[in-house]
Amino acid sequence: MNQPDKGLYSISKVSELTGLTPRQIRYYEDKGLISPRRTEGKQRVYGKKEVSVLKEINNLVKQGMPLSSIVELINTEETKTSAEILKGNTLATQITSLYPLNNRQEVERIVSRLRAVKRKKE
DNA sequence: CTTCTGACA
DNA sequence: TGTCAGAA
Repeated sequence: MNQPDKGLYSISKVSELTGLTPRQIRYYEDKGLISPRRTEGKQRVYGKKEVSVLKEINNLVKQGMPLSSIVELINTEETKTSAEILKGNTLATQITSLYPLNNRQEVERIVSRLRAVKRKKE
């Protein structure tokens, strides 16, 4: 069981906080969606940012977006430069290509938040 | 006891 | 994704 360090959580804690299983959390990490710090014992240590990102990812998954698409969106967000933006690769465009109809707006909103948290991170 | 990595009945 | 094994 872990304790007091505010803002820091063990994988089990993050699991109950996000509703995701430890298995999913580690898997998403492999996909590059999050990068938690480690203790010297290789134990994963999650911060507020990681928890926020995982929650947003969970929202996307709940809406039926395939994890592969989420990964593409996130990785694109991180790598996107002014050059790409000039090419017209807006968030809406990216989402539309991956997620055509219905919840596009909702998805766009969530991904925006995801981007915000991600940037603040680093 | 909890978490980690790797693997697959 | 779940789950089990073996180690830390």
